[in-house]
Amino acid sequence: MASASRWHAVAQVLAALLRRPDATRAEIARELGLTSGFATELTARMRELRLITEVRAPVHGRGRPTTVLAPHPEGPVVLAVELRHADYAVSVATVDGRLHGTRRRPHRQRRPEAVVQALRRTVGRARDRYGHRLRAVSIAVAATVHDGRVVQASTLGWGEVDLTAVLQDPPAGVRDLAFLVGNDATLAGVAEARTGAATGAGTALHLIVEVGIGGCLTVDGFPLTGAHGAAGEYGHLPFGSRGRRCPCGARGCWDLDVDGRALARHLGEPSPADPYGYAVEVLRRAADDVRARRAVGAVARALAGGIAGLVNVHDPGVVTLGGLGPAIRLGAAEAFARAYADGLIAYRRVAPPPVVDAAHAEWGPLRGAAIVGLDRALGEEFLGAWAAR
Amino acid sequence: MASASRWHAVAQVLAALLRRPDATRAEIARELGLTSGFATELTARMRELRLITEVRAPVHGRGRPTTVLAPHPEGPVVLAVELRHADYAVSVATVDGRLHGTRRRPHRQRRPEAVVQALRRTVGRARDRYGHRLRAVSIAVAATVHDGRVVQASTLGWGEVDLTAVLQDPPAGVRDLAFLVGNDATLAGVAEARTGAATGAGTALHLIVEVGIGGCLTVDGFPLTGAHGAAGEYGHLPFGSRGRRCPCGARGCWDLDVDGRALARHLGEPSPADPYGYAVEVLRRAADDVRARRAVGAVARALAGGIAGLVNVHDPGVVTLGGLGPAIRLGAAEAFARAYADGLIAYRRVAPPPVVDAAHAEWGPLRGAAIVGLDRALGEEFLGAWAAR
DNA sequence: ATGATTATCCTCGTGACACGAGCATAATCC
DNA sequence: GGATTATGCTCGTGTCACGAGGATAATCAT
Repeated sequence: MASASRWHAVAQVLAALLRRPDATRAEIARELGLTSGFATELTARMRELRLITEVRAPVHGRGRPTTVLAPHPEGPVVLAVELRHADYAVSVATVDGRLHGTRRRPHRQRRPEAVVQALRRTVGRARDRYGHRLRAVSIAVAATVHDGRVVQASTLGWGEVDLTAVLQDPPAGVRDLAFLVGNDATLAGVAEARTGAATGAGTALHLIVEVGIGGCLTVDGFPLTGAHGAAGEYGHLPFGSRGRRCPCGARGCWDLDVDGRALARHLGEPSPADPYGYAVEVLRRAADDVRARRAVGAVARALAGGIAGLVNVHDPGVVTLGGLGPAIRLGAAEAFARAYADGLIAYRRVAPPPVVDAAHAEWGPLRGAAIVGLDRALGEEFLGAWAAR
Repeated sequence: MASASRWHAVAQVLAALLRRPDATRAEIARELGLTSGFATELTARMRELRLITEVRAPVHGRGRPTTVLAPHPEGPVVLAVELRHADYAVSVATVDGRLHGTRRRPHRQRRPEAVVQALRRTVGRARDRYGHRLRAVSIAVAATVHDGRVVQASTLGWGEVDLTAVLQDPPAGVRDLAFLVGNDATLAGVAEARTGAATGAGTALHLIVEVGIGGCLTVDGFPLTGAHGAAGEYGHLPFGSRGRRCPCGARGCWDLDVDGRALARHLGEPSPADPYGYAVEVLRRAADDVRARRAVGAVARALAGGIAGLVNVHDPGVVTLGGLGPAIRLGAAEAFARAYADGLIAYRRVAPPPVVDAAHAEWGPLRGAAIVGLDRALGEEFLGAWAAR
C-alpha cells in the first residue's frame, strides 16, 4: 500500500501520453474514463509538477477547444543508449516518448574500458545539462544481459562487463537516477509492441535475425525478461540438427540455421568471419543467382518453421520480423509461407497470426530503451521522488 | 479510472490471503505495509462485506494477540472443475484458496453432450446451494482452448465443444457469475507457481508429460495465455526429427519424442493405442529391463534437451515437472542431467535453474482452476458487484 | 449576424480512502 | 506484579475522485 493510489492517476495519464503522443486532454480523459472535473484538476497538478504543459489543440469540429498534452520544458527526461558492434547511439527522450538529439557514433576503440569511458562522458554531459531532470539512463546492448550485467557480447568481443561504471557518481546523487540495461532484441521488441508493427497486439513475438536470432515476447507492451532479465535467446532453441555444435556450447541451435553461417553452409563455402555482411551479400546475389536463391530458400524455411513452432507455443497475436528477417522472407516468399503454415498445429492454420516486418528497423533498440526508461521514470514509485526533488 | 482505488486495498488483502491461507491480520498488515489503524478499518469493512471472518490467533510470543483471517461462512465461493479423459473432478473453493467437497467421478458417457449435461447439473446444484455466493465457474480441461472454447481434445475424442453450455441460465442471472475455461497444463502451472514447487519464483516454467507434453510459463503466478488463451502447446515445438509427422499436422514435434509413442519407437514396437498407460508400463519395466531402460534414457535426453532450450529462451527461475516427467527423469537421472547441462548456453551452466518435481500431482489443474477463478472473483472489478448484490 | 448545437472546461460540494499519532489492550518475561 | 512487547482501536487530517451544474468557445444553420 503505502499511498499506492497517490500517483496512480498521474502515472496513468503519462502512460496514455506515451502510448500516443500529442493526445489531447479530452482524448485521454475519455480513454481513462475521467470526469472532466477530475481531468482539469489532474492536468493542473501535472502542470504544477512540471510534468506536462498544455497548448491549444487544433480544432476539428464543434465544441469547446481542448488542449494537447506536451512535455514540460523543465520536465523529466531519460537518456537512451544503444550499444552495437561498431557504434553507439544516444538520445534524450521526453515524457511523450519522443527522441531528441539522436546521434550515432562509431566507437573510437571497442575495448570495454574505452566504451564505458565514452559513455561515462556522455552521461556526465547529460547530467550537467539536465541535472535532476535526468531520471533514468537506459542502455540497449547487443549482448546477453544477466541480472543487469553484460555476461557475453560476441559481436563486441566482450566477456563480462559491468556497465554500472558508466554512472561513476557518488551513490548519494544517484538516488533517483534509474539505471537500466537490456538486450537489444528485447528492447526492439518493446518498441514494436508499443509504437511499431505490433501496436495493440496484446501478446506479440518479435524476432530479429543478425548473427543468429534473438527476440522477445511482449504482453501488453511489456517484455518477458525472465528471472534474471536474460530471456529472449531464441537462437538457442534446438530447432536445428543435433549434429551441429554451436559456439554457445549447446547443439542444434536455431542460430546456426538462419544466418550467414547457414547460407555459407548451404553454398558449400567456409563459415564467414562476418556472417551479417556475408548474408547481406548473398541476399543481394539471390536476385539473379540460382544457388544463392536456393540457399536463401533453405534459410527461409528454417526461419519460418521455427517461427511456426513458437506461434504454437506462445499464441501471439502478431509476429514482427527484424534485422535480416524481412530480406530473407522476401528472397523466398513462397518457401517461407509454406514452411510457416506447415509448422503450425492444424487448427491454427485457419487464422494464423500475421508475420509482419518490424517498423522501427535499426532504431528499435534505442526506442525500446527509451520506452522502458520512461516506464520506470514515470512509474508510481518514481513520481514521488520527482515531486520531492 | 472509474474509482480504480475503490477496491484496491481489499483486493490486495484477499490476494495476500490466497497466497498464504491462515495468515494473521498482523502478518498481512506487515506484508502490505498497512498501518494498524487502516488494517483495523479494512478488516472491519471486509467482515461487514461478508468476505472474511476473524478468529483469535494462537499466541506465539509476547504482545497482544492478533486474529487469523478466515473465509466468511457466507462469503464468495468458486466452483472449480477439471475435465479429463476418463473422469471429472469438482470442488468448491473459498477465498483462502482451500478446496471443499472435492470429488472425482468417472464420466458415464464421454460424448460432449453427456459431459456437458452432467456438468450443467453440477453447476445447477452449486447455484441452488450457494446462490449469489457462487461467483465463478472455472474449468480446467485436457484440451486445446482457444478464445474460451475447446477446439480440440484428442484424449477425450472431442472436436469443437462450447462449454458455456454448462451455464444454461437466463443470461440475466449470470451477470456476476464469471465463467472461465483453461487448459489443464496451463492451470497446473498456475498451481505450481502459486502454492506448489515454484512458489515465489517470479518466472517459472511448468511442463507436464502425458500424451505428448504441455506446459505453461508463469510470471508472478499468472500464466501467459497468449492472444487467444491457447499458449502452452510446448509439444509442438520442432525439437524432434523433421522426418516425423505429428498428428497435429506439423513435423518434428517434441511431443513425439517424449511420451509412450517415443518409448515404443525406441523399443521397436508398434505405436501404442494408449501411450500413457504404455509409458507407465515401460517405466516400471525399466528397473530390470535393459532395453526398456535404454528407451527411457533416450526419452529422458529428448525431454532434458528441450527443457534446456526453453530455459535458454525464457530464463525461468525454476522448472517444474509434472505427469510422467518425474518418472522419466528418475529412470535415467544421469542421462537427463547431462542432456540438460549440454543443452544450456555455456554461461547458464554456472547456475542453471533447478528442475524439480511438481508438488500438486494430479490435483494441479483443479487447484489452478480454483486459483484463477478466485483471482477473477476477488479482483477489483468483481468486488464491486459482490458488494452491490 | 445571430441563435442553436456541441464539446469541452471549470467550480464546488461530498464522500471515501488512507495515514499518523496517541492511547488501549493483552499476552510474555523477569 | 511491573516491565516489555506486539497489536488493536480511535480520531483528526489530507488527498483523491466523483458528480452536478454552470461557463465557455468553437461550428452549424438560418
